[in-house]
Amino acid sequence: MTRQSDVLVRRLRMLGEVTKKDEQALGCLPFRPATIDKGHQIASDGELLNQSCLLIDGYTCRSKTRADGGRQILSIQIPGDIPDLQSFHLERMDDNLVALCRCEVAFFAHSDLRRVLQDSQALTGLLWRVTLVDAVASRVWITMLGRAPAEERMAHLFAEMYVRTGMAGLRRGISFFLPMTQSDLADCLGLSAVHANRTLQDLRRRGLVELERHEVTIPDWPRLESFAGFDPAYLHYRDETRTAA
Amino acid sequence: MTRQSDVLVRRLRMLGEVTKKDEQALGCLPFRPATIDKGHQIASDGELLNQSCLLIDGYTCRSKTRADGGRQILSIQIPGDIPDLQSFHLERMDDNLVALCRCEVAFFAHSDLRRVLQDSQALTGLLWRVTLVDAVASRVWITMLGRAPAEERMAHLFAEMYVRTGMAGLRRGISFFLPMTQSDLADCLGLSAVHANRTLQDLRRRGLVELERHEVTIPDWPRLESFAGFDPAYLHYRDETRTAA
DNA sequence: CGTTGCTTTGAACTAGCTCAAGACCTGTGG
DNA sequence: CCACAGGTCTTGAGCTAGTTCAAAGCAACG
Repeated sequence: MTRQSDVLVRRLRMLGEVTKKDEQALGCLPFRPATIDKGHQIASDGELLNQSCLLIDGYTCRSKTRADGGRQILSIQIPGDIPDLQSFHLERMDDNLVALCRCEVAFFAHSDLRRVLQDSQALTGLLWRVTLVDAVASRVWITMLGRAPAEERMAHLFAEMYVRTGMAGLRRGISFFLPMTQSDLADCLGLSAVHANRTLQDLRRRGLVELERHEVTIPDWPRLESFAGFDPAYLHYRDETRTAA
Repeated sequence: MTRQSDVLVRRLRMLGEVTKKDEQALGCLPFRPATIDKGHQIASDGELLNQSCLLIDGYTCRSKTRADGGRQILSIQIPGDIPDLQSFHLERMDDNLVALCRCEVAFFAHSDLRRVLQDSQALTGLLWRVTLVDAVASRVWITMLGRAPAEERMAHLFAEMYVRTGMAGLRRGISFFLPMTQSDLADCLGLSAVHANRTLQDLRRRGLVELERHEVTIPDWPRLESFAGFDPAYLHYRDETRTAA
């Protein structure tokens, strides 16, 4: 039972059962801890990886930069997530993994994970499931980017982070940490920085979110949820651990 | 060796090795063939599945309908794809699976697949890989929807389908079948039907694509590829089977 | 050979963009 | 403790990519 495996097991338990035996097996997985500075790239587009990292503390995001200089943030990770788990089976990275603030991570070798999974069908299924939930979230984003207006898109992002930080035990009441500039938000939502600013002002005016010094507050969750058309089902948390408000 | 398992094995071989033994195991997987009419839903958002289907002939798409009536197409499947493989681990569907034309599919029970995968780490990894490649493609779409202008988005879609149909042996020279209306294209690209029409005209005028009666022709592949900023790497085909032009 | 769905066109509108400048923080070195 | 620098946020103004609405032309299919 390392501290790292504990973080991982807690995350996995949101998606399914983890037996004592599997927990023990993960406890034997060797982790190499590291601290990553804000803005630093943990892995880059095109790079070949033979390890992945478990995020212990801090936030990361995956982003893609286009030939024309445009940047798109694809997803945001919080402690307990494994940002580059997909590289376990697709060695070549398809995007950049960047630290949004000073992060604590724990690297593990793919070969070591492979050894652990060899003995557990259940654990394999659970990690597979982790990558699938990630994919579902991507598809939800496609729908938002393709069809939702800016206000709804931004509201949806805050709603998702509200629920995820809540499930991970990182939310204090109705507030959570979100280390992103408005420019980052824009890159996430497919907007210009200027319009992200105006959209945020709009949400503030409506009393849906407050945001200062990277601290987001949701004064009226049901209203935000309905404004954003947010349905937590796509996060696929187990029923028992339901997204309690 | 059923006809169905043959289609599947050919697809899997694009992503990795399949041993004789694994091929045999898949040959014993029981398939239930079915024909689906154009426009018919094979599975719907929210539905609980205990089976998935292998697409044998025809095209399908996955789509999501918003509360406001807007529709977003998330991905397009061609023969050899398993459109709802993710339901193997996430029982609840997160979107609709629709036949874009009359389709031939082959259903298989999750319990049967589980039995087959129990005996093969390699096959498990390969199917996992299939779902991961799907996820990567979704992320590429996020980037296109968030940051690329309409012409590039549409060109990219044609480019992707050009390569995929080519790899699957479904392309005749520089032409391939694409059973989508302009309205479907619009729902795929996050555009209005009117603008999809004008964008298509633009691409025609530039001599990048021809399209009539659901038949797409790419007169000058290198030019389309560069116009779309298309890089086939994200499809993760094995090097040996590289996207030969 | 008429009906229905698909494509095309025009015209007016709007969401979101770019450019540009000013205000505001926050951390750093003197 | 102040002054300065660099990033972030905010605002205004003009522009453009893409929208909506509406109507006409086509093509496919029973």
